[in-house]
Amino acid sequence: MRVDVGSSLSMSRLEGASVIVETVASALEPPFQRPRGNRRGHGRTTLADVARHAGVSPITASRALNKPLLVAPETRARVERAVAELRYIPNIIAGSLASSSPSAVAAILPSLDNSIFTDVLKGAVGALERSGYRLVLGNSHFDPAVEATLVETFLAHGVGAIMLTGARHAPQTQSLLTNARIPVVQTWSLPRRPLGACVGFSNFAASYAMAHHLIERGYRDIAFVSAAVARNDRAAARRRGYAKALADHGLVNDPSTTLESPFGLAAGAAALERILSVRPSTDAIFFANDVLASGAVLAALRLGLRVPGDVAIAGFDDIELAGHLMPPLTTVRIDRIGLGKAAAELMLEALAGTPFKGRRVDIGFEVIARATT
Amino acid sequence: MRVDVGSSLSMSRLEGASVIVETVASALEPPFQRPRGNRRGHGRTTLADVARHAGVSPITASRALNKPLLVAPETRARVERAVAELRYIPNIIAGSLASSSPSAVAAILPSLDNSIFTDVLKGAVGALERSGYRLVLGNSHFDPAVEATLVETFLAHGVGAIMLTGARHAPQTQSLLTNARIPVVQTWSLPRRPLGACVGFSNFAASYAMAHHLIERGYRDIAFVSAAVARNDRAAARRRGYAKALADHGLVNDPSTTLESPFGLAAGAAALERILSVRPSTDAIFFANDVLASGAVLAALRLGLRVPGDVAIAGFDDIELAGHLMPPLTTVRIDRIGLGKAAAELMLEALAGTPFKGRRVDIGFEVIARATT
DNA sequence: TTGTAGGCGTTATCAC
DNA sequence: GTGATAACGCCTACAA
Repeated sequence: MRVDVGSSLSMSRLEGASVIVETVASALEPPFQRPRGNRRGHGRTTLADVARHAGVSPITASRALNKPLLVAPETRARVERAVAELRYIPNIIAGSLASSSPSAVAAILPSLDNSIFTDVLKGAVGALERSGYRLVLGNSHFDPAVEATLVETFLAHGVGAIMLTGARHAPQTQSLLTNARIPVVQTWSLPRRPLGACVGFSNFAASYAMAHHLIERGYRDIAFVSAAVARNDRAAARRRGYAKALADHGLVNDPSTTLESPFGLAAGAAALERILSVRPSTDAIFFANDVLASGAVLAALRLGLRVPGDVAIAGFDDIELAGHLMPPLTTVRIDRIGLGKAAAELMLEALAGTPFKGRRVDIGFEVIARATT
Repeated sequence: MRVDVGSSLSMSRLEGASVIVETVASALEPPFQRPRGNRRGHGRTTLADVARHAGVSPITASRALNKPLLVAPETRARVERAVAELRYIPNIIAGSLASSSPSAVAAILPSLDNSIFTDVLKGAVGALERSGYRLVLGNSHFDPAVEATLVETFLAHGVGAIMLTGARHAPQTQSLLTNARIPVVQTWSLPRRPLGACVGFSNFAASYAMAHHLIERGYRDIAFVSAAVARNDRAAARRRGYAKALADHGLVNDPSTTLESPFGLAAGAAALERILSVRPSTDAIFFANDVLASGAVLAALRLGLRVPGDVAIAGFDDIELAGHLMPPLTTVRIDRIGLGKAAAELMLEALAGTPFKGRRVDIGFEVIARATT
């Protein structure tokens, strides 16, 4: 599927850039010295060191840093000076253990190949930036069993909240989370009874709207391509929305042109060719994600097909590329960064004590009619 | 710059998908019960509970889970049964504190907009998947000061190793890391004296090779576009490599066609138009990243420019889109997933005690000559 | 093979 | 406003 025209000239060897592993031998660390004669520990400066240096008790040093208002300004200044002089870095892990309050939250994404998920990640990372909570990342590879394992691992690591993708999860995942009693945010859809809260939109309605748009434009022989629905409840809902729109307008929904496809531009191209060979009368193809749709638009260009003259193409997500294709791609816009941001904010609010359970945030969607339909 | 042809029809209101926040009131958790009459804690099952349940001492339970070989099979079985019955999830944070051994590593990326960095992330996450270490993520937004803050935060959170992008860092970052004595891996370039180890390639040589390729193909009036070099040592090295190649072949390097550009397809399109208006005789443009180059190729299509007839275009990175453009983009291939994987593996090796400091892993590069040049 | 004692670095509790 | 004491949950060291 990949079109690599021309020769592929390796410069690695020419330019001395072949794989080299060299070790600068003498650069080993200086011998490790433990400040005190104790048995264990990093040898790292501790709060006790700071307290000693400042002539106060450890708890006062702790308060000076975490609850400055409870400490006399002079004392506080002494502690702050000691912190600076000793280059003290607090051990948040220890603090977290002592106060039994978490210091990180987790996000589990189904993939890092698709920019729609890294956009969500970006939104979440941004929202957490000044919160004091770190983000721990997991990739479930669209596998519920892997997701369950990740959830268990993250619980063991003491995360205070977890963000999941989609509404369908392994039973084990659900019982782990119920048992752990931590805030859970499901994203990308709006289950009626979320595990905790959820932020997303109606994949069914969005897909229905796009199918409706195609029908309105006069297309009657429509095909549908999505990811495998068995492992992806969003794709499943989009397929249902598409089917409902066709049924509502009395159009046939030919199973031979309702495809499941792997991910990628090449896969979109392949799906286009497959559909046009299986059913040449197809006048429009609705792809449930923009990467597939973009692959099809780019393939049409290579094949000399006119879009939408020979076949109309619609996508879903509104990735950056969509608006830059020729012709620009009709698609459904989803505010993915906003989704990630909202999900992270829900986690933060829950950690701050705001009532959380059952909240359902609908971020909506928007049909963007460009030139491929 | 964005080309949105056609109307933009919001379905949110039509389909009842407008923003809704509803709270399912009754779904609050059952009252929180603390197993024992103690003062603090989550109320979560602890190793002590498991030990009691199994009729052994806590340390035996600990060993049964972490060093099974040191425990009699029968005892181990009793502990395992207790773990299952109580749905015990270990507190790795506490274990980490007690053994003063880390349980997470950090990756700091300069951006989550560019897939080249999420590819690296994917490689790293993959390599860490079965390692027992979690990945904590930070986004520095190409800002050395933010990077320094993130490093400090991550050190406070007790990560065992840190992966950075590039070779240039704030002095504070360097002193923090030197002081912390934890493994650091720099990525995307090969500094002569890395902070710890590094995995990357010669940006200078790769860029030189691409410029050489353009010159070899007969182009003489070449322009160069990259990200702002002040905050990006890779872009700076690529610009130097380009300039050296031109100098070596006696070509003029016109400062008016050596541009710095923001990121994105739209920015690439703008750079193309800018260069052709500033210097219409330009016969080739070398973009230091594929997103800019792709934006230019797509813009050329819209503008009716022939590539490479009117202007040749070269990129850098070999993103997925590059090979699917029409014409397919000439670029420099970098194994980004391999880079992330190698970086993560270096961290793991260092954490396992393998000599680490000074190791420099060159992943090489490859000029992919496709049809835009 | 199993157990006892004590500590990892911090903070909650309660007293002064 | 400050401090002594104990606890967070687990593991290392040493002993039996």
